[in-house]
Amino acid sequence: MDDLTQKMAQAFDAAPIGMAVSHHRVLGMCNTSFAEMLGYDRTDLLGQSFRILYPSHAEFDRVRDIGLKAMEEHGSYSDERMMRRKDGVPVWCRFRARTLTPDDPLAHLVMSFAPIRDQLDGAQLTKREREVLSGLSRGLTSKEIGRELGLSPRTIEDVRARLLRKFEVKNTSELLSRMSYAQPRN
Amino acid sequence: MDDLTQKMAQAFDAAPIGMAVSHHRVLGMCNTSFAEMLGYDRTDLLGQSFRILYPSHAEFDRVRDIGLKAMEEHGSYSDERMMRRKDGVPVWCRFRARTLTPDDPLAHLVMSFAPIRDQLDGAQLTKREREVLSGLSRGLTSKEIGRELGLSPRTIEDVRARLLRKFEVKNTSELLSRMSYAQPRN
DNA sequence: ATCGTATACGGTATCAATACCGTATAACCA
DNA sequence: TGGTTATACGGTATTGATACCGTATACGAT
Repeated sequence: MDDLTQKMAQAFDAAPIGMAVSHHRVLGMCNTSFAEMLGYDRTDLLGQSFRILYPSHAEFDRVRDIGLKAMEEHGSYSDERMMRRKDGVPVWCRFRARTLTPDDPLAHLVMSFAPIRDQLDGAQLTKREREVLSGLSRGLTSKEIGRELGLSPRTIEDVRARLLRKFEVKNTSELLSRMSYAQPRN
Repeated sequence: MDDLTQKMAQAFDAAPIGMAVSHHRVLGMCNTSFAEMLGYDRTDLLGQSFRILYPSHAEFDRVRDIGLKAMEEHGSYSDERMMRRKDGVPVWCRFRARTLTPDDPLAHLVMSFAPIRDQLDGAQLTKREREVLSGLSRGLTSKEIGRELGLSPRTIEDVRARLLRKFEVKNTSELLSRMSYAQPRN
């Protein structure tokens, strides 16, 4: 057994970020982080269609084509997307892909998945929390966010305190550095 | 040669994100993305100290300890940090690390590096600005950053004010949200 | 040589953030 | 039906952030 190959395989498996390889949207290989992120045992995932990892069939269809052109041109593609954990909880991820077969990008894909929001014990963000986070990322104060949402500044402070507790951070700066953010959906 | 091992090694090398393995801060293995991100050939990097990948010796020393406690407790650590390309250009990265040796975290580390933005809107950061930004992303106050760097809190406030001016943001929260890779620009 | 900038530090003034105290309603879940 | 959580709002108290005022040194560019 080649020593370098073994080192690389070990690094793949122990990587601090979720990684997977697919062939025509079927999972050929993944690492421990990937399986853990989605709440599966790796053995349950190998050979499965990626369909089960997306929130819906529509979403699964939608994401198929969106990176194809970029991968044909540059060999790689990146976006943010919602994945679905085994227990149904959605996970918002930074998704990166590189194809080893640019003529038919989906034939052999290597992907990485970095959860953007920590999935702290199923702590998802509520609509309010997302709205407040949106204001914070735009540099608004509690008073300004309150005006924007038609609420008392005190309520905004409650939501902020809840966010700091949920993510176990000391202040808003650390919160925003730990968390990227997408526009609120409701 | 084990087929699974070979698959994982290939996935490691072709990964769309920079990955590296270190032993006591010496690079033992890295993938193609990592070498490309930093402007090196992989053969030039293997066996080298990570020192050359940081902007300065002080920065190299500084980042050594900041994740140790987290890795002893949880086995992993993540932050945002500045790396230095071969040509000297700084690269702001999302850094993630997992240790395989929690008792001595630096003994065997697997890391991933995702460039957040290659050029920060043309504004390059000074050494001080990077140091202060590092503290802010860890939720430290000006007083705490001053203690860490052996400076007056007033000086830290000057640096902060300069950062806010440079990036045309209203406050630290907006600053850190702009530094995040997923932040939509307008 | 002067200009601009980064660094470093002092002061004051004001507003924001955070942490507490409290109450109250509504939703959901076991 | 009680327990938990999210929501919403009021108060106070303390700390932090930000914006000004000032001085000073260092360094590189024009």
